[in-house]
Amino acid sequence: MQSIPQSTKERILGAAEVLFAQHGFDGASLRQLTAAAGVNLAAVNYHFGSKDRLIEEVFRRRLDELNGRRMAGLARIAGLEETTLEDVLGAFIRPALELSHDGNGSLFMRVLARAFAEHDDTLRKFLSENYGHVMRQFTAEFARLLPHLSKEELYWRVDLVTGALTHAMSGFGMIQRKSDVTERTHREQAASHLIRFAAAGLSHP
Amino acid sequence: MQSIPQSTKERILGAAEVLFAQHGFDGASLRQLTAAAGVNLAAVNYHFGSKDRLIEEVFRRRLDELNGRRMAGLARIAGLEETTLEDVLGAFIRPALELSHDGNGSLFMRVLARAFAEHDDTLRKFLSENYGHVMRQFTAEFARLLPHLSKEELYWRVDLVTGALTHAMSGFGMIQRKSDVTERTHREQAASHLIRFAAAGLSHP
DNA sequence: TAAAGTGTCAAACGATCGTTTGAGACTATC
DNA sequence: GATAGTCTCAAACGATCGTTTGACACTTTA
Repeated sequence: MQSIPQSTKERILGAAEVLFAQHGFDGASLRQLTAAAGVNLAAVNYHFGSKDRLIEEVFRRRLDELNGRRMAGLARIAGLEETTLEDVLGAFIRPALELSHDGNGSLFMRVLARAFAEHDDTLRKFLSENYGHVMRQFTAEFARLLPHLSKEELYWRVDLVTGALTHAMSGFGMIQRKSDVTERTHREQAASHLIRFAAAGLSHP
Repeated sequence: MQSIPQSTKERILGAAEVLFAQHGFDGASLRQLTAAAGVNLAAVNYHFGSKDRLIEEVFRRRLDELNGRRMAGLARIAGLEETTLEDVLGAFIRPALELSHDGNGSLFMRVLARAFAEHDDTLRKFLSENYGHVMRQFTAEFARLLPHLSKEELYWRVDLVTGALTHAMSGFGMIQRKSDVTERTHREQAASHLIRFAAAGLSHP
C-alpha cells in the first residue's frame, strides 16, 4: 500500500522492467507498456525521449545500486591478507541475490540475461563504459588470490563463472523455494551453492 | 565453391541461422532474410508455412545432429565401471564444439543462447519435448558418478554447468584463437577448459 | 492577472511487419 | 499436346510499431 502515488516516470520504469523481462526489448511495445503503467502512450517519449533511452534508464536504475554494493563489498576485503576466494565471490554474488528478492528486482536479472544474449553493440558499449571497471577490479582480486593461474587461464575461468551466474540468477533453472523455508534462508542457500560452485571452478589445479 | 546450387529451402535455413543469431527472432525480418538468401519474400510461407515453423526447423536441423552425437557418445561409456566424469562431460561438450567450428554452426550456438534467454513457452515446450531425454540421460549418468550428492545438490550443479557452457559456447567471451594455433588445437584447448571447469564445479566436496 | 512552463491526452504519421493472393513459368504425367 | 503439380514472383493486405503533433488543463513565475 503506497499512500503517495508513484510519478509517471516511476510507473513507466516499473512496467518496463516487468515487460522487458517477459517479452524482450523489441517484444514489449510502448502501447503494452504504457497501458500496464496506466499512463498515456506519448508519456514515454515525453519523459525519456525515445524507447532506447528508456531501456538505458531501466538498466541504470538497477545497475547503479547493484554495482555500488558490489564495489562497497569488495572495498572491505580487497588486498587483505586473510581474504578468501569465497569472500570475493560473495561480494560479487550476494548483492545480485539481494536484488533478486527485492520487489521486481528479480525480473531485472532476466532483463540483464537478455541483454547478454542480444549481443547488441550499443547496449554492450553502454554497459562496458559505465560498469566495466567493476569486472576489472574483481578480476584483479581473483588474480591476486589465484597466483598459480596464467592470465589466459584466469580469463577463461572468470568468463565461465560469469556465464553460470548470469544463467542461474536470471531464474532460468533456479530451484524453487519450498514453503517451509524462509526467503532469507533460501537466499543464503542459493548464495552458498553459487559461491562453492564458482570457487571450485576457479581454483581447481 | 558449390557446383550444385542449394535449394530454396536450404538457402532460407542458412540465411535464417545467420540473421537470427545476429538480430534475434523478432529482430530479423522475413524481408531481410529472403533478400540475404536471394529468394522471394513469399518463399518462406510457401516452404515452411510461417515464420514460427521456420524457427523450429532452424532448431531441428542442428539439434538432431548435435544431440544425436551426444547420445552416441554417451552410449559408448554410460554405465561402464571405468567411466570418469570427464568422459561424460566430454560426450556432452565436444559435439557442441565441433558444431561451433563447422561452417555456420558456430552461429547456431548463439541462436540457442538466445532461445534460453527468451523464456518463450512455445519454444521451451518444443525443446523439452524433442530433446528433454538427452539432458535426463546425462543427469542420470552424473548421478551415478557422483553418489555423494543429494538430488537437489546435483540439480543445482548441473544447472550451473549448463549456464557456463551455454554462455561460453555462444561465443560471448570465447577467447580468440591465436594465429599460430591450428583450429583443431584451439578446439581441444577450449574443450579441455570447459571440461575441467565443469568437473571441478560438479564434483567438489 | 497575464505569461511561461509542465504534463497529459486523443489522434494521426509514416514505416515496417508477417502473411496472402493470383498470375505466370516450368516440369512431369498421361 | 493438353493437364496437373511444383515453384517463383510482384503486389497488395491488414495490423502494429515508435514517434510526433497540437489542443487542453494545471501550476509556477512575474
